[in-house]
Amino acid sequence: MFVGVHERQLDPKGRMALPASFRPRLEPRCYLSIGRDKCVDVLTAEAFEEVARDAVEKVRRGEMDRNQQRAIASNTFEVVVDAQGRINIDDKLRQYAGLTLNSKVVVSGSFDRVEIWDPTRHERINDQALQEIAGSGE
Amino acid sequence: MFVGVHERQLDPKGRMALPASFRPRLEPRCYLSIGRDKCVDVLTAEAFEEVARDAVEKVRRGEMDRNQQRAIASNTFEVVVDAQGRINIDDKLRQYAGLTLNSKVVVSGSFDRVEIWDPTRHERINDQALQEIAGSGE
DNA sequence: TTGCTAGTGGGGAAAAGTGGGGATATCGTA
DNA sequence: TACGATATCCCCACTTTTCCCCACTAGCAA
Repeated sequence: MFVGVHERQLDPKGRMALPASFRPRLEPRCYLSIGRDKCVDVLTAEAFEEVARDAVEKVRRGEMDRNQQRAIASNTFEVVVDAQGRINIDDKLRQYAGLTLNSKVVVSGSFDRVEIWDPTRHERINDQALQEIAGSGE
Repeated sequence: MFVGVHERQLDPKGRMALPASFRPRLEPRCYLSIGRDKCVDVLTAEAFEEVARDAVEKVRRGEMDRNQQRAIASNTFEVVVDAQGRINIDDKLRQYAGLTLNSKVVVSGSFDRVEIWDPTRHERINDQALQEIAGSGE
């Protein structure tokens, strides 16, 4: 179960340190992919392999467009966690999610996956959802 | 079943001692999350994992907004109870509930969960509810 | 008074996060 | 093929934060 939010620096080389609490489940390798609403999804190897099998099945049964399968596959990257607990975020994914080198990103648990966000964009969706949840606590 | 209310000091490091009577059910680890009406919820591991599974299911079935799932997950923290029976309250949660370092907080049982409140805010909602329950008994 | 438990405070060791250097591989070009 | 430029990966080192442990105090009970 991935929970909690962490701010991280995207270093000049495109690397980002994973929150220590997430590492055990993402080491030694995990998958980065395009996530909904313009974030980067980080999936465990097991979770992604499940997604992949599922997609192949759906295409075979005609429930998914073949080009969607292609888009998912070609925008997914298998990454290895380095000795410092960091991963490399490919340029394609950085552009998709609007992440810039040498600036802050938000790493957020989302139960079954981890998401990487541009801080501004994350704050926007978080604040709105929080207000809905908080209720009238003035 | 969590009942009763306790006043506690939030120490300079953001730690707070759990009431001894609550500890057995919250050790060795529990989850802190945003509660309704701007308090901090403390849930047992079992209770929270149920909430999480439920949220993932609801999103899958389209019954829950994806951003709400994100907000719950990213504003929840798994915490370990230390040898002194204390937990760390993350800065994000302190801000949400208006708790300040080095000052008093109210820890309140609420049957299925424990809640942590700013004392002023807790007094206000408590007094109001008390009057409603007491009725017009002069 | 003595012993035990609960609550509080703080110091030091260990881990986490970050930056950068250098070896190796890759590619383009002469 | 040889060579230089560029990119990639791996390792080392520094700084900051976290966490673990120890110590002190207050209250209660024997």
